[in-house]
Amino acid sequence: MNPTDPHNSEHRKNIVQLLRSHGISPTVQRVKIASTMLLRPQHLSAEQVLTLTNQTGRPVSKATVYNSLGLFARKGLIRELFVDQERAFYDSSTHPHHHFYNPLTQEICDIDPESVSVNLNAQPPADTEISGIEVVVHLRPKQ
Amino acid sequence: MNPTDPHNSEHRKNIVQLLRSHGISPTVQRVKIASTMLLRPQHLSAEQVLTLTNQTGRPVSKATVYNSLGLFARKGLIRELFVDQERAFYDSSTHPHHHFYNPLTQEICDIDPESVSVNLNAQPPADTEISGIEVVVHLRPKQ
DNA sequence: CTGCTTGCAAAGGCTTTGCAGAACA
DNA sequence: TGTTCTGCAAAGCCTTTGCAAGCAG
Repeated sequence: MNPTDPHNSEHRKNIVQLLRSHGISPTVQRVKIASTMLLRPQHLSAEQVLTLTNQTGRPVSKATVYNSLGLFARKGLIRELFVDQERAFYDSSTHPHHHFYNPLTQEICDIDPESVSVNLNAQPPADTEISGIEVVVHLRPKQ
Repeated sequence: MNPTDPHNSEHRKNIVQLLRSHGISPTVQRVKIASTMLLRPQHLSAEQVLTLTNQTGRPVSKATVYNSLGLFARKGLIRELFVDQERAFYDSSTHPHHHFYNPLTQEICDIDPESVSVNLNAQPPADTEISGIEVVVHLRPKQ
């Protein structure tokens, strides 16, 4: 059995557990969407998730994909990325890490965590605390 | 004469020069929009720029505000910020600096440049070079 | 004159919502 | 049986564009 096959039952069982552990009830559609998202480390737009998810089996509606991705992000299962104005991207890795972004190709890729460090000594404004740090390194074609 | 009055002629002359030096022909509307934007260090949405610009004198259309802000950003006169999916923000300071962002209040504020440092040793992907680094520190209400 | 700019309205693209039916507990 | 979830279509919002009229050089 191919362990990366999103349709094998072991993978499916892990996804169900993962959803439950994040307080998300594992409906058929949510499991399918989460399987697509979490198959490998990747950065996908909602539209891409929709397309990939619907390559097999019973299709999931666009509204459900958008709503589920929003839910997953709120529950901390995936991370929502704000790299440009065009569309949201969703990152299957939630551990702290940063990104290169090429606006021309709309490609996002992780920066090796070893090679970037952010040092912050500033106090957050009154009555607020830091919920996350996002570093986006914008790229352009050389020359 | 109040030197911060956006309608005094000295300020206006500086704006015209500034636009010219960025390769932007200084039409009446663009000077008005740039005056609003550059009056002080600030972070404004297009809608806010529209409202502020049209508080005095002959109104500028929404399309012209959007197009001009896009032009200014492309020419390096202001900086476009990608902090959330809702809308773009424009920053009147173009020198490298980073931001706190409170998604609940939609407030952006600068982080004291002294108190944040980013160390990047990663090589950008092939045939690309770094065009800018954006650090956004997301905030949430304390507790 | 000739090309750039404006401004209105309309279109466009991404995302959310209303609501009826289906699934679930 | 009551609550939650889905999915279609429609609406909503920010932003861009088409095009005719205006302005600048």
